[in-house]
Amino acid sequence: MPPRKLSETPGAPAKPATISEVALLAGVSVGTASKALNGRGSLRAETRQRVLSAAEQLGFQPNRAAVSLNSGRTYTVGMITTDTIGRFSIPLMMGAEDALGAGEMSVFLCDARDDPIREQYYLRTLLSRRVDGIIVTGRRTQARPPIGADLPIPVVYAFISSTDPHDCSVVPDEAGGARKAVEHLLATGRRRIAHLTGPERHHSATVRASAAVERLAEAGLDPAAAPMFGEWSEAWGRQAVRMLLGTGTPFDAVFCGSDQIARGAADALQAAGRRVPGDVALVGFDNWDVMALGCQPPLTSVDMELEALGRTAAGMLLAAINGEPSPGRHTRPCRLVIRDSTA
Amino acid sequence: MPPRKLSETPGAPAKPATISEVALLAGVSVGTASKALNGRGSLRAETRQRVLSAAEQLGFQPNRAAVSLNSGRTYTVGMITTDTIGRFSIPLMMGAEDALGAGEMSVFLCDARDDPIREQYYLRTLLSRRVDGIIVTGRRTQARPPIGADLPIPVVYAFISSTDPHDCSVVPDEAGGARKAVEHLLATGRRRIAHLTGPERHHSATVRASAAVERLAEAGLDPAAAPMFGEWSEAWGRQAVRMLLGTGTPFDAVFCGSDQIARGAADALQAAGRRVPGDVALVGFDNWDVMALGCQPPLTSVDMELEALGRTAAGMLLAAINGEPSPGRHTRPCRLVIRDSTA
DNA sequence: AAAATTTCAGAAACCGGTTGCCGACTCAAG
DNA sequence: CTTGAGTCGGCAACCGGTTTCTGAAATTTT
Repeated sequence: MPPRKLSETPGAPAKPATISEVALLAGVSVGTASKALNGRGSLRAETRQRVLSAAEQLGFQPNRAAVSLNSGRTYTVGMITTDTIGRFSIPLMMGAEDALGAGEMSVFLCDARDDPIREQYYLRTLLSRRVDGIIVTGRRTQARPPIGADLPIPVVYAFISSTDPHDCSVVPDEAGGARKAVEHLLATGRRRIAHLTGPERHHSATVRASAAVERLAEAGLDPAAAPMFGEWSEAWGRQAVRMLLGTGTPFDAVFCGSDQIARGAADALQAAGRRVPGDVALVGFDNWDVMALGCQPPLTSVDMELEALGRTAAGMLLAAINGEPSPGRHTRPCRLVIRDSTA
Repeated sequence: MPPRKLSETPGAPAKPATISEVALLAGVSVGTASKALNGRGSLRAETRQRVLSAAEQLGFQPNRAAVSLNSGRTYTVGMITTDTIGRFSIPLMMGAEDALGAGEMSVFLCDARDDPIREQYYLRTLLSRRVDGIIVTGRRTQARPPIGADLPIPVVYAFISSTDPHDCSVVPDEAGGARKAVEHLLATGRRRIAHLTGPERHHSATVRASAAVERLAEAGLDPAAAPMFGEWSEAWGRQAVRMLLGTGTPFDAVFCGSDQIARGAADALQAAGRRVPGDVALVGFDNWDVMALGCQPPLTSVDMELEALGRTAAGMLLAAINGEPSPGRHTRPCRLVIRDSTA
């Protein structure tokens, strides 16, 4: 059997070394060891080196609890998803985690699952743990009441936003994204454009629909049909296209409020003998790779750049922690990704 | 303007109260306050109550750094995804987070992004933060080298597993899942069953394929064709079905290694005029709602019950933290979800 | 009424680090 | 040889709690 590393008593893993053990090994006092390890104070080079190699030898890692106790900072932030962690939260969280990790911050993950009680529970937990800041995210872009009043630490809302205009929120410019989609369809010669989207009670659905209609009006056009509100599902995309075909309304493009709807639309169009993009051009929203690339043909779609959004939000949180808050609502542009469905 | 809560100086948010402030307000010593708040020691009921209401009044939350400094426990665990957080990690993480949150544990989120250096960086960070345990997850079920040797805290591998058989790993019984899929097809009268799956270098692909072939052999049958390895994509599902049809091999069922492949297969079958499930029954793997439900017809699929897997892993970690480790590899059954594609 | 016992709260050590301050020592200048 | 300046390292307080120990006051026993 090969010799164990790091632990003198096999089977019982080494417990972390403390600074006093390092000091003892180096033959100095605890305070001196601390100075040596942090480059503070004035020490002889030889002494400093002795401490450093003692620390190395013991695999010393300072106990963060002790450090934060006297610095008052924990180098930790909390990330609360108000609703379930899902497709939208992931890129957001990854972006945020990426930006924070680079700043040597650790991230507490809290999944409130649409439950206000869990949300408050997590908030209390995070405050008790003295996190340096909190990022609040959610599945919908709709504004929500602030997570707490007069919190002792900065809070940034990402994707979702706060109803308090003084809170810092970072949101995608959905209206701008919808306008880009319509502009692209216009630029490729389409004139009879329909819009299928999710439930009318969803903020995203109405914002995108209004922006699309508005952009058409600026071009002197009416939509091919009134925006059709339904669900964020393929089934609704299929159904809506069948309804549209049933009315006999002529249309040469469909802008959909989500990639799932667009994919359902593509299937229904092809089943009805309409070719995409020959007869009808198709644009989705979200640029969800699985849907947009799995679709036949691959789907032109609006990307909200959620990972960049998360990174931005994290950056603003870090700035706020360092005393430079960015209050207010910040919008980030969407990007149109062009693929074969409009080529 | 409504009065501010919690902070006497508007604009400058209250900073958290300490136990000495509570003690001062209650007119007792710090030690007594501590006992009152934790139900220790013997105090007069009136004294205890006085402290409790002082704490209430100040919104006191004990500083966790201070608590963990003398308990030696942080009530925190780290969750490292060795590769990018994705579709598989999410339910795992949610299950784990759920089980840990109930035990009042907080979770550090670490996304190593397929980078061994980041992985070791996160490991050091977690050890420095003195987490009570670590959960390691990944996108693939393939075994991987232990994340560290002789760590001072318990580690549980979830979904992914460790090559060291003494490490605690919790994995789905993919072979069993594949057998269930084949059994279901046999039970519904299918005899010429083909198998399409992902890359041969993927552990999951080969395990599922071998199990399927084995189960067929037990029924005295050969597969309709040799298992076809490709990619985990719809495009491959379509292509493979076209290849299968091209050879003229007769088949009345296709078991696919993923829902994406199955969905591509469904599209290609229908495009070729084969009806699902009339002519060909179809079974997927993963039970990914978006794919399985978006497919026409909805897809029968094998569910690895990842959320339950995450919960189990978290439970084992908690047990290990409390001194009752569960070394070794633990498999959890998969569940077959029957829908119209095999009805 | 004195002694023994019990009740209850405070003082102080401790967890593992950081940091300000002070004193010991070295060395060069007077 | 004395003195002043400059190096360098230790002492001790502190961060915010927990816990042990101790002793004063209140109560019971004799």
